[in-house]
Amino acid sequence: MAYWLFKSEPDVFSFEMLKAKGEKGEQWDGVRNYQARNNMRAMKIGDLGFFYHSNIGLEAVGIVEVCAEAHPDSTTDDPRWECVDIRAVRDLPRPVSLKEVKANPKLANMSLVTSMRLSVQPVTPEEWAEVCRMAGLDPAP
DNA sequence: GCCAACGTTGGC
DNA sequence: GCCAACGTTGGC
Repeated sequence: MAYWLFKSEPDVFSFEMLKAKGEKGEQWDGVRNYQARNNMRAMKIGDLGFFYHSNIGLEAVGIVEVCAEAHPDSTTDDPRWECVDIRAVRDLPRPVSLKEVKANPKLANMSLVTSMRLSVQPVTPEEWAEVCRMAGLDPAP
């Protein structure tokens, strides 16, 4: 079981919109970055991730689950790009802001801090537990 | 809206 | 294979 973080601008695709898709979820398409794609290729069904709102909000707002492994991205004919499907699992009881993450020494090496522009990021089990704790989820799922 | 960071592209 | 130019992202 691995942990991840998905970034999205909420006025383009928000956690609310993902929740509206229900159990089936939605393909995480549109990624045009090799590192982000490689992260998605490494995902397994049942892996969990945070849903982070960039630009507006600047906070992790929910937890998602991978419900389909990497497959061709239907929004392009370019065979290089693949994506997974994710579905909403639950809201965080308390959103965790970028500011809080940056202020927490335990999270200093988190990709959200060190690789700000990467849109699909790995999260270590330690970071996962810490962010869950900050979100009011204890124990971490 | 600005600008820094950074990935990608293309000429050589 | 290098590197300058360019485009995009995302915090502020």
